[in-house]
Amino acid sequence: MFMSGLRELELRHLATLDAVASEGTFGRAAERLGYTQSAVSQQIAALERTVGGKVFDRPGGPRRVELTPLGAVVLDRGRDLIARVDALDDVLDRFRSGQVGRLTVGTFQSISSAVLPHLVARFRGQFPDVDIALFESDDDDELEAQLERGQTEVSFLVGGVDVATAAGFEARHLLTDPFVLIARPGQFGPGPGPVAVDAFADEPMIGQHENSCQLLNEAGLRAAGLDPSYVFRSNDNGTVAAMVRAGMGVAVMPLLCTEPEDPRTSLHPLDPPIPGRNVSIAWRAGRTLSPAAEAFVQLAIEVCADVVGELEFAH
Amino acid sequence: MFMSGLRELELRHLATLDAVASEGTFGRAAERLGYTQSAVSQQIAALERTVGGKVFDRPGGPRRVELTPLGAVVLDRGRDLIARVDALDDVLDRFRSGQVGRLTVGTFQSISSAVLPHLVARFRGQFPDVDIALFESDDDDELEAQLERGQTEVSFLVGGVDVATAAGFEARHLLTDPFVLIARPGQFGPGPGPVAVDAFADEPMIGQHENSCQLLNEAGLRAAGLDPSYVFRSNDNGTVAAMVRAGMGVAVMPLLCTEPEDPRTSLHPLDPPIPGRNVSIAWRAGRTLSPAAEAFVQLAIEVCADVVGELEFAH
DNA sequence: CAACAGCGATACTTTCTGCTCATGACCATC
DNA sequence: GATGGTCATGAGCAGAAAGTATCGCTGTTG
Repeated sequence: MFMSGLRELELRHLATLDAVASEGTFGRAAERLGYTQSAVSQQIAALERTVGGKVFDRPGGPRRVELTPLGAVVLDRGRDLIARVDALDDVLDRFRSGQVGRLTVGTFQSISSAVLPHLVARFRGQFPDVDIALFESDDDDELEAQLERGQTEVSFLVGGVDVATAAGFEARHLLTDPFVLIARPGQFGPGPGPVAVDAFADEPMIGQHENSCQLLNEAGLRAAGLDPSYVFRSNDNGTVAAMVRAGMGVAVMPLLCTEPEDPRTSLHPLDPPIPGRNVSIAWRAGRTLSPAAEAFVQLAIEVCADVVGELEFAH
Repeated sequence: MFMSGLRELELRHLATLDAVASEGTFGRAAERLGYTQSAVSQQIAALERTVGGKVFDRPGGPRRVELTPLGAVVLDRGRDLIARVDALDDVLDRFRSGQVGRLTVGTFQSISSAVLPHLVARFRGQFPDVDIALFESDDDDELEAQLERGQTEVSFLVGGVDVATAAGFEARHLLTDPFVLIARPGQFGPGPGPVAVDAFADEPMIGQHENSCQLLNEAGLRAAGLDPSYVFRSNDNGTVAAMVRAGMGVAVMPLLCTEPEDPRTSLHPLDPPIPGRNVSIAWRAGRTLSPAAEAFVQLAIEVCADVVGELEFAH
């Protein structure tokens, strides 16, 4: 960025130019601006040095000063400049209060369907002028990469605060999502009661491809004494459920990945329970967030607490 | 004009912000701008005070600094501001050299038809981007009023430099326009030779309404021993000529008000000649003219000298 | 693990800018 | 010719801005 000979131009001088032009007198302009006449005189002189010519004709005596043609040009453009600075000030005010801005959020399928609708609705209610741009991926690494590159400002991530921290992020815990068994209705008794791991030890299983969640899932099952054998894998939650409905087998999935209202499947807590997956919201460590993002994080924590409450109530 | 809390915003700081953002380092930005690292550090700190928040995240160690969301907003708008300042600098450069601007000129009929075509053509050749706005009136008082009010920057006026000066203007003499007799061809001999005042002492005369030019005209005729009696008056030069052609009488008019090429009338110098009318170009005393106006005045002087030469040659 | 190198922050110093105050010069008006 | 209102200007002072030197932090390297 080259700044030309007007490098030394000062906005204050333009404001003074305007005041003098409309008041007609250095003294009255000074009064209006809270300066002394001498200060105005010096400011105009400085302005005239930077623009390279007189901006006022001073007729002498008690007559009003008047803009020279050069002064008229400078004033015309100067007013525009000052208006833009004022506009910037407006924008900054609204930005600082989070009223305006652009917020990019990384997310993944289960959060998108189970949390974001409530969260975005509440957020837009409070900050209607903030643009929200979502980036959705079921690949954790990709979410982290986008976050790392600054493509997303905050991102939902699978994993606890500790793993996010280890990856160079700062994070807040949102919820722990328990693994549940998805079966056909009646397959394990009439109600949604707990099912022991042994009870489906011989069932063929549906699962996800090997992502962090699935690994946690399988590790939990093994620790509970099960050696699952998978007949089908998909990262699409709807596909997994469809496979179960079709009788291909049963699935163990995070609760948020399921559709509890669907009568064609039956959900059961595991007995004993295996460690659930953690979901957190993260951003690059040490980076200041926009006020909108700060508010979003706070709201995410609240909304997730609500979601957890509802899910527990449902069981 | 209210200047908001960003009153203290300095363009220099915005340039520094940009340099740091693109260099990634305070030190390299300083090098590029010709400052020390300390100065850049202080400038950014000052900018952060005026915008009310950090514009860079400083990760510490040898890592690059990076814009905060606030900083990104400020930089975005700041670049626009600086671009506009640069544009202003451009405009001022061209304005100072007269290449751009708006020029308002007061004129009257005979100048408009006899001088302006050449003058404007030459002027536009040299300054194609200057807008010329003409204000034409045959009323001297109105021309002076427009000039006085600043509606016109320069104006052609009937009268010598002395009378313009007395009216509070500064002026340059352009030409002295001789009075000539307009008659029908052959009415006063076969050629365009001089005609004595006595020769048309009894002719009914066509003249203008009582403006400064007409008064000078009649005073000259009386001093030469003629007591003219007017049968028709019009300020429109074409109308006067038409009346002569129609045989209503003869007219004594400034040469520039005539159409020497028209074969339906015959022009004759007066013998003895009476004092011609002076034409000058004037502007408000003590007012600085735009460079374009300065050039216009200079060009007017030259073009008028040419016009006088041609007219003398025609006789 | 320790030394090193790159980076920003800051205390201190110096220079310069920008303001106020006081005064001078100018001009229209009475 | 005196007067009142105007802008310019010099002196003095307070504060801002830039330079110098140094500190502390962090990632890198051997």
